[in-house]
Amino acid sequence: MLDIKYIRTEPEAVKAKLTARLSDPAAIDAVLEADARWRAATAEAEELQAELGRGSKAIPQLMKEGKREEADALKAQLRELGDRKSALGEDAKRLEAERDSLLFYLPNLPHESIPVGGEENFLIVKEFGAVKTFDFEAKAHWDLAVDLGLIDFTRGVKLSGSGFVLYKGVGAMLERGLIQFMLDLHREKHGYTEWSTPFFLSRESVLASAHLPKFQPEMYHDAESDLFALPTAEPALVNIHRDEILDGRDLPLNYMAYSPCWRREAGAAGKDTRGLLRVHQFDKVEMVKYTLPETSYAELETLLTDATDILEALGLPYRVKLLAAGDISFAASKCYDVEIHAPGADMWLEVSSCSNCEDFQSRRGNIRFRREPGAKPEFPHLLNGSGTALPRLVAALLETYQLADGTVAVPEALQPYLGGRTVLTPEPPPPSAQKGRGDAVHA
RNA sequence: GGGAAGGUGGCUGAGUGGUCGAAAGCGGCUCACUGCUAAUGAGUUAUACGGCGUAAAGCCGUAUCGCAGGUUCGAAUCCUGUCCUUCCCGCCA
Repeated sequence: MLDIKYIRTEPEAVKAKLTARLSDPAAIDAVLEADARWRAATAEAEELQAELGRGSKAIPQLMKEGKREEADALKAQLRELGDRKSALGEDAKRLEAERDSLLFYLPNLPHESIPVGGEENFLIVKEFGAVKTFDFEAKAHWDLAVDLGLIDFTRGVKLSGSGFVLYKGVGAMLERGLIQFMLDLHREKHGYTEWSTPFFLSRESVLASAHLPKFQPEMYHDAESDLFALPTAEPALVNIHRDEILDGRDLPLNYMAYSPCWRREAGAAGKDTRGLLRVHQFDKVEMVKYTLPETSYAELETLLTDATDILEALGLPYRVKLLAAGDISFAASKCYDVEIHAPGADMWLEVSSCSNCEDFQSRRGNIRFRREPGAKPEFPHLLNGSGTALPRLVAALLETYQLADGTVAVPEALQPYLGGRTVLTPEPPPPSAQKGRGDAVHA
């Protein structure tokens, strides 16, 4: 949520920044209009309330002096005043709600260091490693994973429909091992505190993290309990300190959590959705930082290297994109995407997105800090980054480390997490489906 | 799921219709005192929004006793709904 005071004092600057991220600046005029009317109504209602309060206090005095009639007259007068105040108060409340709902749909303002305009204006700010080439015909991960018996795509679809993946045997172990590997690295090398959070969040929580209202269609939602399945662990980590005032001397807070992530990916089908490229449920390790406002951009750089350290430890080539203003997520001011190369499918795959949301989420979630006891509360800056998402990592890993004989080498850093395996060889197939057997039974 | 009790300031906890933003204690902060630590005394101690004003401060108003409504001239206090917590019973990994 943007600061209404800033919008009031610098409306043109706000409009310019919204324009830079391809958002309609006309919304600002609507907000200001509702705000001005809200302020007028509120001021008047509060004045009446003050008058009412003074009148009310006079009544017990009159009663004490035995001036019953005067008291009754005053009551009647106050009742009328009260009615007027109520009407004004209703207006004010309605106008405030109107202003706030407009405000809730306004995205964060882009930082001055990022390119303006649409998606195509991104900048590649870093490249690591050389794209892998082979002297044999490399396979894509959707073939490798099936040939090695790591993933059963067909049965995954049977269980839950397209976009749901069933891992088997060493495939499942690889998934779990990677999670463990990443958590260990972030804890030991980068000093993150691990949380294990609920996988379903209340409406209030997803509003604070700014996933609602804009991304409602993307989230899985249980209507019966009004709970939202995590689209990422970010909203869980961001809500830990909702409605709290932190001690500024504890900042920055570096938090991480593993969680499954559920996304509808509405309408997704066809291109770029094969294999593990885009699925409805995937695993991810997420990092969130709560920082002082003045250090948040330095912390963003750290967050980025915390994410890419995973890729370097696994020996995977990657590139870092600085996203253009029109392409950053709703809550972000600046965002880096990290992409790894999948040499079998020959594609760049996004595995991490590291964003500085500044005070956008802390304002919404009323998360504050004091620099020292007694100091005025301020909003910390909140940053989030994937560290990293699993399926595309698995895809790139299999494709990158595949060997001519169809097996896949295991990078050294990962070997302890795979029971010491140095190479992935074909798993024994699952019990084969007996064609027609089901029909016979049911006949 | 059934029953009971309860949600008050950073914490504990009093307050059952009027001057209560709220007693008291603890903690925090400031000052004084003691050669340090400790102890003692005095003072102070929320947040948000709006208005005036400013370099900053400050002053005024309003709101906030889980949340949302209602009754009343007036609500922490009464009524309704709701959420949460604790205990007992049931169920359950």
